[in-house]
Amino acid sequence: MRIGQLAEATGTTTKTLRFYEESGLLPPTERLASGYRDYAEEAVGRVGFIHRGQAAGLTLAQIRQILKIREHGQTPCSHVQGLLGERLRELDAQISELLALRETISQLHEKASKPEPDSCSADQVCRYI
Amino acid sequence: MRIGQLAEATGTTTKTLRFYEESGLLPPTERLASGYRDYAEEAVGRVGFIHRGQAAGLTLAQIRQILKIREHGQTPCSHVQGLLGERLRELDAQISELLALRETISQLHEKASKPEPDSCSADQVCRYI
DNA sequence: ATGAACCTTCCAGTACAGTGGAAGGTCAAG
DNA sequence: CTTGACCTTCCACTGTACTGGAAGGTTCAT
Repeated sequence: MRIGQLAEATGTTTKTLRFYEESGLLPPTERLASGYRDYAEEAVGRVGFIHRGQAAGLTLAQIRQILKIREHGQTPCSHVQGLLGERLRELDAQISELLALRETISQLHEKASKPEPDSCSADQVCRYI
Repeated sequence: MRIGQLAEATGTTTKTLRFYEESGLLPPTERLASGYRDYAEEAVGRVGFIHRGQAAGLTLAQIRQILKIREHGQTPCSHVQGLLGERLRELDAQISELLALRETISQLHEKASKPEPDSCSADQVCRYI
């Protein structure tokens, strides 16, 4: 399987796959006599794992860690659980921040819906912000 | 007022203020004979506006737009209202995405709390992701 | 006069996850 | 034999909001 086919099979681009290899997410493959990369079927699963990890909000660095542990013959279960727990806490923090921000902006937006341009004093840029 | 004093008055750094000037957020000031920047009191308000805009989740590019409109002698009210409305929609979208992600991760995390390493088949990297 | 604290410019780098493009090699069809 | 689609490497750049550091000039107190 050449890189273009793997890209198509996994819904990504050849550029990205080479970038993943360079980043240590995909192991360097065999090469054909021509120098072309020649991927085994497994590569599809591996790229799929990377995408699922991203969909779970993990960074490529975290995904790389999991992959490394797995390559060392260990099962990365507890590590993955740790990462997921961490991600969960981050998400909760991020969500509350965004909810608070939403509140603030919603109020500003409401205020701005009753424009009184004359009350914009010259020394402020905008009375709504 | 020199740049260090403005930085202290606004709770930022001289580096950041020079960066703001270069980015078109702060107008180039008068210079003293020494070449030092010499800020008027207004600059404090201007930097404050930039910070409030950021706190409202606007990007520097959006803040720059508002500032430009104001500099052209117009009151940026309706523009600001538009930006805030846009920001509100983005926030809502972002929040629902994060809530959905939180759901997914929470389930994965739960699953991973009952580890069954043996059921990790060799062809997957991790049964939880 | 000398040292500290301040200022100047310019260049480069940070994190993140790629993307763009140039210059060239390979392969199959027509 | 050539055309087009594919592949290779390498280098540089994207966007966001700064941050770090070098090399040098200024101001003020001692």
